[in-house]
This record gives sequence, structure tokens and C-alpha cells, in this order.
Amino acid sequence: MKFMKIPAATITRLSIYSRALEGLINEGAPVVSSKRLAELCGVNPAQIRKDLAYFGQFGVRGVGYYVKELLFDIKKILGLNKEWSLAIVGMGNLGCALMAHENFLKQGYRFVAAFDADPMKIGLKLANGMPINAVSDLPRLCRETGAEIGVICTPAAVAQEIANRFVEAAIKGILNFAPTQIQAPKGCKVENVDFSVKLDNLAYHLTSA
Amino acid sequence: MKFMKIPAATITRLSIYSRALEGLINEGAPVVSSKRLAELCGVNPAQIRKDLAYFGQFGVRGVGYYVKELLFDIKKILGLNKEWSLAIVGMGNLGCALMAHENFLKQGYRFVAAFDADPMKIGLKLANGMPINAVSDLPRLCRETGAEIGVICTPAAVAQEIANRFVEAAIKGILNFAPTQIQAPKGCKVENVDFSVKLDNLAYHLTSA
DNA sequence: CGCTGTGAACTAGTTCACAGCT
DNA sequence: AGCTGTGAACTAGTTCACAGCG
Repeated sequence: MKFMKIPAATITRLSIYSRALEGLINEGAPVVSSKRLAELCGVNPAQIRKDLAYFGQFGVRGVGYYVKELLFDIKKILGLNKEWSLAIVGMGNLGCALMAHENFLKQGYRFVAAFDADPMKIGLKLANGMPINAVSDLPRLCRETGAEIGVICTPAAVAQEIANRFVEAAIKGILNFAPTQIQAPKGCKVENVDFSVKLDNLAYHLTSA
Repeated sequence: MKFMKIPAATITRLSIYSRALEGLINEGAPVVSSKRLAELCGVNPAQIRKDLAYFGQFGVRGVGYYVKELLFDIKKILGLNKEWSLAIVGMGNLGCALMAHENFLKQGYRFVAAFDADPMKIGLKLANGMPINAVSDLPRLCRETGAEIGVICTPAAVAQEIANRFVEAAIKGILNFAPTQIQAPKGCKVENVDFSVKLDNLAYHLTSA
């Protein structure tokens, strides 16, 4: 397929497809059609074919997609054929829960440094033996540990400040759990995980519909 | 404004506007223009005016929007002029962290029941004194506590099963933290909070760009 | 004069429908 | 025959540009 700008939603869906494919592997299914995969992911079959078409041809006409191959190809497209190193700031309830969450590791994301602003917490060891560091050490430790993605689990009021530190430390991707909109220069991509927004969406739908 | 279907993205943005407005109240700003609010939220000014126009007229020409009034109106639109009751299933690291997260309460969301499938956990008291209940008690306790929104923090493998229980218990909105696509009948709205998808997005952008 | 409210123009994203392989 | 790959048609969402009002 000739060059074309890839919709952001396509990348999100590829990630969803990859999970469905992992499920299919567990069931031992060797092949899947766009129709079946679409059912599992709650999308239109043509959408799946179109999404994949941005990156090449992965299917066999009259047959479908070989599950293992397709999963491998999607993971490669997403850049998941390597391990990614994460640095996390804000070791409150949520931050600690995320570090302990085994899904991250399973998917190839590894925490390599943890930070907090609270002097009482600095030096404490986390469940996995990793120490909590002062935010002032962030640039140095990010460099030393080779952290590539920054995770922000602080209160909203200081999230922008931490983001700035990450940018200084040459971090190119930020996962923001604080309920605020973060500004970052063009070279740094910010993704927000905002569950209060999602709750508000539910509240709206329960109210009006 | 005459009737029109409201884009899902509009609701999400209203939620973001409300946070920015809370920030402006803290700063003591009485009035805000769509231009200024747009900067704070990282969107186009016309977008804000259009989003609001779906619901009525809230501004003063030549002046802007009165911050407090607009926040009140947006909260009312979203259905946040009441308290919402949440039931949560899966009291692992993440589930416990969410319950302890004070932001929820501040925004008007209150946990009224907690569940887990692990028999070892059932009967244990959480930090706030609330007991962990067996999933078999879910329908009864949801009814008794008046839970309106279900929160799923279980492993992906059982998420659909829990969602089905919520639907049986007449829950009309589900916030799903499990990394899987959940099916629910039309009367039940599902919102997914999928941070591995967000991480995959970052991985993709760091890989290709 | 300045800023909102809004139809019109534009852009992006999704779905259709069928050609093209296997 | 069956399912993918894809241009074309359609739908949705965003931005422009200016009329309308304070």
C-alpha cells in the first residue's frame, strides 16, 4: 500500500487485536478470519483489514490470517519485539500497585527506577527490592538505567513539573495517570490514562440515556 | 441549538474542561475565554464553543464564560450533581489502590461494596473498614447498597464473567480495568481503562517516529 | 471592540462493495 | 467458493470564518 497517514485509532486497535490473538493462541486456533477477529474485538471486519493494510499484506485470500504470524507481525509493528524500560514517579497507592502489576512485565515493560517527592519515602525499598529515589536524582538515574518511558502517578498539581523533568532527562514518552492535561514539546508523546474521565462518561450516559 | 447527536469525544472533553475550570477557580479567575480554556486543555477554541453549544448557551459575548457558573453547568450536564455509588470486583493491588484513591470521593464517586473471588480474602476488612465479599453475593449486595456503576479489576480471563454478573444485578455502567474487550447488552455502557494499550501506543511512537 | 454562537467548508475515519487471489 | 485487499461512498468530527450580541 502506498504511503498514508495512519490514524491514531488504528494503533490502539492493533493493540486490542494483539490481545485477542493471544487469546486465540491459548485456544489453539491456527487461523482466524477478519470476521471472527472483529467479533472478538467489537469492530467491523473491514476495519481490521484496512488497519492491517496500512502496514502490508498479512492474510491469505480464501483462508484468513495465521494467528501466530499475525500476532508476531503486529507486535513488530507496535515495537513490542524489544523490552521497554519505565521510570515511575509518585509511589502512592496507585504507583505501587502499577509496579506490582505483573501484566506490564508479561507485555515487555519493565520498571527500572522509582521516585517520590516525599522525603519520608526516599530510601525505602519496594516489594521487589527496588529503592525509592528523590526526584532530584531523576535525570541522572533515568540516564543510568536507560529509562525510555516515564510514568506519572503524582497528584495533578505537580504532574506538569514532573513531566518537565522527564523531558529534561530526554524521555520521549510519558504515561500520565494524573487527572490533568500535560504540555510537552513535540518530540515527547504523552498518553493520558484518565479514569475519572471514564467515570464521568458513565455518569453522563446513566443520567441522559 | 436544535437536536443533534452528541459526539462521544465531546463528553470526554467536557470532563477535561471541568478539571481546568476547577484549577481556574483555585487561581481565583472569575471569567475565562474559550481561547484561554482551549490553551489549558490543548484543544481548538472553536471546539469548546461547539461542545458547549450542544447543550445550550453558557457564555457572554464580548466577555467569555463565568468560571463558577460554567463548571456548575458542565457538572450538571455530566450528571455530577449527585453522588454515584460504585461496586468493585478484584481486590488485588490495583483494586485496593483505586478504593484508597481519594480523587474518586472528591469527584463524587463512592465505593459501596467490594468483592473478590479468592476465598482467602473474603471477610477481610479493607483499610476503610469495608469487608471483602464473595462474588456470589454480588447481585444481592449491589441491590442492597444501591450500587450504580461496576468496577472490574480482575484478571482478563474472568472479566467477562464478572461483567455478566453486573448485568444480572441490573448495573448500567461498567468501568473495566482488565485488558480485554467486554461484551454487554445495549442497556449497559462499558468504558475501558486500558493502560497497556496506552503503553503500546507509546512504544509504537517511540519506534517509528 | 471582543468574544460567543453557528452554518459552511474541510478533514479524518469508517463501512461498503467488489475485484483479485488461492 | 471463500476470504483478503482496496478504491469509492459515506459518516462523523473538527476547524474556519463571520454574523450577532453585550
